[in-house]
Amino acid sequence: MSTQQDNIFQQIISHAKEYGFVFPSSEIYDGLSAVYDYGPYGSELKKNIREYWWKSMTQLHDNIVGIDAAIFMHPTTWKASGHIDNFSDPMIDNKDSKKRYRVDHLIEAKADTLAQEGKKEEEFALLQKMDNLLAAEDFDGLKQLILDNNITCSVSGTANWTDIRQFNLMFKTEFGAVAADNPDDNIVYLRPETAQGIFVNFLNVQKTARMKIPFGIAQTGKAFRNEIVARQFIFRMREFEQMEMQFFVRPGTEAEWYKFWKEERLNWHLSLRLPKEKYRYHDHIKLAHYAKEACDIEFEFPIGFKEVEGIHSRSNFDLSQHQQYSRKKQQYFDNDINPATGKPYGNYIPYVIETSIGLDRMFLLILSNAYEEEKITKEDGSTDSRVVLHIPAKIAPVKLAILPLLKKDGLPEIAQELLASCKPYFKCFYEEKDAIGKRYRRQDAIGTPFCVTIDHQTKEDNTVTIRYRDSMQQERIPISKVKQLVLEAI
RNA sequence: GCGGAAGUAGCUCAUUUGGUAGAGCGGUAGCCUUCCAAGCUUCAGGUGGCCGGUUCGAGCCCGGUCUUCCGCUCCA
Repeated sequence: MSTQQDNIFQQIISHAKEYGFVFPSSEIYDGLSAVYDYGPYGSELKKNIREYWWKSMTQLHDNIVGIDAAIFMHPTTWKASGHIDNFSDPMIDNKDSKKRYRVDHLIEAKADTLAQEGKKEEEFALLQKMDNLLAAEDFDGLKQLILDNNITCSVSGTANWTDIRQFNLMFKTEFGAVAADNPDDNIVYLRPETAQGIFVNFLNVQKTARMKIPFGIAQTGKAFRNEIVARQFIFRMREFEQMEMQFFVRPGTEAEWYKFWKEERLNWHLSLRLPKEKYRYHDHIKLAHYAKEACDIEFEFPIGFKEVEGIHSRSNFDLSQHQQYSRKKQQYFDNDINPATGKPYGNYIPYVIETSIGLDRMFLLILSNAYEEEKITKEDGSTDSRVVLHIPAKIAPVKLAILPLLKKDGLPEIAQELLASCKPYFKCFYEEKDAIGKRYRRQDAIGTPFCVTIDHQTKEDNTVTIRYRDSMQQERIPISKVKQLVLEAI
């Protein structure tokens, strides 16, 4: 990352705070690490992105319905999903190189070395010991295992290790007002992903909405991860919002649906007229425990290419796990005729294709892509600059600014009339203070795509000046056409 | 969490070896103004991140602490 790109990212963060998009959480108490609040314009923009996604999923696809599941879920959910076992990694630091390792990765690397040296038995014994110690959560024993096997840091080459510490990425809290005899009995977790709320409701949704495979369930909502370190502004937060869709398909068709959603989701991004050259796919080679195929949609942020969205082929892992842990059948009866047998496909646990996008990341994507410090050459040849957010009109926080040129001669009254006729349909902003140029710049800074100005000519022929954010061009149109023009753009 | 850097008004920064904090921009209220940050006036806003130490005296020196940024790690 270059210093210049670094600066741009800093400027975007400053701009976001100064113009009421994003504030650090609890800022008067020095903030809370990796937690942020959305301000007046930020909450509008975030809501608009969420609605744009929701509409594209549940309204434009006939076979996708939405749900809104609770953040709290039965603790066994996380046992079944694998989060309790796989979401807490013991870590160890080398004091000399300051490099941090996952303990299992470190020991496995040593085992690989032993295998290459032909010491198969030692390799096996080492892994066996590690598994036992991990299962027992015996961190002292694991550290001793590392020391006994003379495992060193690849950077410093020393065995100067810290103690092993557990980082559980799920937030815990207590459920119910009365303390239980066994404290473990009333522990609940804040969900680390929204997907499980969809899986456990699979049959409820399928039956009540009378869905036939293939179909999808969409959901937006908060998720929580106690990250070891969370930084880079709203890119990695401890509390964040996901927009997820789980698409249930007949086993054997998952590859084609994976391909379909991979393309479909990129097209969604491009439908906001975001630059195609800043997007790329990143196919996963090393897969998560549940995944069959997986890729990320990455976007080139000022801090480099980063993941915005993931598309995963999850097989029937999640539903099978829930069937096993809940002892409730998670099957679907497929009445369609299988041409190979001439009979219905029958009962099966569906396969799942997941699309999962971070709303906060999408917000940051929009902001990074929109932000521009533009140099302007004026008519008299002098130069000027403006900060403008080229936010797509469909999701801009404010759609239209209504500005009387002067705050007298009846101009504000006409402007108020226009405001009253537009504000039931979209978000407007009214201002009569300061010079017109200054008001335009303020609207540029929050990304308002249209400004209209009411002047004396309006009183004569009912026309107004409309000024476009991106081109700064302006033209006269009848005041009666303003609402329609904005509605067509959003 | 570990290592590096930084913290003075909303923002950008001053305060030249320690002597009780200032400017520009922005904001606010008003005057004036017929289209891209114009001008004049008014007002608001800081116990110098916080705590402690040295000193007659600390924004400045020392220690601790908190927060932010960068790297390691993880992921949406």
